[in-house]
Amino acid sequence: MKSIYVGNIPFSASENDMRDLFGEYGNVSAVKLIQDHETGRFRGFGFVEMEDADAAAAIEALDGYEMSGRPLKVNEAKPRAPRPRH
DNA sequence: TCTGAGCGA
Repeated sequence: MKSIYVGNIPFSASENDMRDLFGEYGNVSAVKLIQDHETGRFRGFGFVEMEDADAAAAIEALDGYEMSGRPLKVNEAKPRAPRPRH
């Protein structure tokens, strides 16, 4: 499994739209659109989890893909920061 | 939410 960073996402897009889009290039395991923890507003980027080969194909195919007039930025994601103690 | 940085609890 590999995590994909997706940036420049139009505010009109939803997790379902992202799953459907990336799903054309492989099996999408999970989709997460990041929102501001204070205001709850969508921050314009998110992450998609796919199989390694599918992720590579999706990155190649969807990087620069124009979604609602905005070119998507798709790259392999860096590992998420560890969950802080609570 | 009505906004534009880009990597998550």
